[in-house]
Amino acid sequence: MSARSEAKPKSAVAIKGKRPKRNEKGWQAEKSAITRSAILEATIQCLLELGYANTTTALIASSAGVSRGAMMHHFPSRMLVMRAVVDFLHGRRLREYRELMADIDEPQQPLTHEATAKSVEAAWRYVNLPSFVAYQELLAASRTDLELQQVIGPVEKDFEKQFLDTAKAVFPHWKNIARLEGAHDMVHFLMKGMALSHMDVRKKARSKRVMAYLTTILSDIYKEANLIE
Amino acid sequence: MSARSEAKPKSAVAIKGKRPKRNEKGWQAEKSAITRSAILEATIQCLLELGYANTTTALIASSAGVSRGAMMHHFPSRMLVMRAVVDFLHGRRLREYRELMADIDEPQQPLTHEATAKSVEAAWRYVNLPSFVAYQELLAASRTDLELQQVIGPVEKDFEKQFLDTAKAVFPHWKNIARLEGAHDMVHFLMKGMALSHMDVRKKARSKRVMAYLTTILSDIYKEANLIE
DNA sequence: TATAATAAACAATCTTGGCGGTTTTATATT
DNA sequence: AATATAAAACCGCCAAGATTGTTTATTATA
Repeated sequence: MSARSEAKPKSAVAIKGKRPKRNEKGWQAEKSAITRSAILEATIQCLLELGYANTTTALIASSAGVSRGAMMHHFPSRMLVMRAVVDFLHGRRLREYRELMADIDEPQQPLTHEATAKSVEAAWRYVNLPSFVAYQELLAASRTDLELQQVIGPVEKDFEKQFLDTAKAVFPHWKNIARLEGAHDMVHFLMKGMALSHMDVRKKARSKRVMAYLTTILSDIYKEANLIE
Repeated sequence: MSARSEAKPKSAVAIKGKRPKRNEKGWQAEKSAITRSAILEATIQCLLELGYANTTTALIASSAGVSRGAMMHHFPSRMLVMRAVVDFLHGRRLREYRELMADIDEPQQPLTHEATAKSVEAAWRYVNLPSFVAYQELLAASRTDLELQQVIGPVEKDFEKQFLDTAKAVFPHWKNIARLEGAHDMVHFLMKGMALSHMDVRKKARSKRVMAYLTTILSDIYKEANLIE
């Protein structure tokens, strides 16, 4: 691809989705929001397919079906796009996690082994979502990118808090908060490590086995916590 | 830094280490090996401090105290450096892991809770080694870099095998191989996930707690495996 | 002298951010 | 309602800087 000739927009409408009717009062604002959203979604797609380093402004614009000029209008610099994507993913990840956990939300009933197993499966699905992978790409890049670190740091902190709060809400049975936190750490460290180990052999069997072990220990921790009280 | 003016070597001798005496038989070959080694070490350093994307050939050469010309003589392309680093780290990581596990190598004695705990601590130290972090940088980049993927894929496969074999050698008590593999997966997925979660709050306490839980479940798996036989 | 190692300059490509100008939408005025 | 004006959104190009790999020249070694 030549450096001079700007990338041609390919799929503006397809990505932007339904357009609002013209000649309406707030069309401009809505159109602007649509473009903005298209850019964010395109950025996420690029992060997934190309990684942080290869996600250039030109590729984002092309993928979003927007000219580079338009893109620079909405986000004057590359880092500002990433900043917006971080916030965008922050919300989406929390929402998706809560949706996954909602299936097993039965705080009234006594805690069952089944419910615990379901929460583990939900966590596994969670780390395999595009939003998780894209965010992970940003997080990995932030290790050696001070600017990105400053952007993602506070977000990450807030996420962890809300992440844990969600678990607390789903499992109010766990009275011992310290042990719940420990169990929570176990789950998400394990799932994260498993997601980031691109297992090429017997992925399914291994992940199932690990999840079974994890479910067992969670039950044990819970039982032990209740005996103490 | 200008694009034209090549980066000036800064610390050749310091990084290269002791130079062999002149007028010796194989000085040239040795010198070449030293330069090569300096480049690999410098690359690892760059991966640690700057990440894969920002590890440019100019920075590697500068950090190694070598001119870019010299570097391109040894490694005609950037990817060839990375290729060499992958192999280099492959060996180093295995060696370091074995050293860490050597402290608890007591295959003659019956398996103790203490030995299990030590192996978990060794795994935790392992994922905090520079060699692990640098390798992880390459592995992460390989997700969206086909060429790197082809390089690192077979190496990764071989590493996992030898990694597991090492665990088997240290714990011959585990007769049930399937369960040992499961336990092994638990350990290294958990440690990996923990290492890649840049915990900013109560890192030490949380990691200790997780390691304690892990040790417990490992003992349980072991016990259960022995009951079955 | 022939070969290997190092150094320096160079060309080609990419990426970024900015700029001038155009079209579209919103608002004010009559 | 019609028109004028302001504001926002958008487009395409450019210049500066950076990175890579090549080539040419120099130095050291066998």
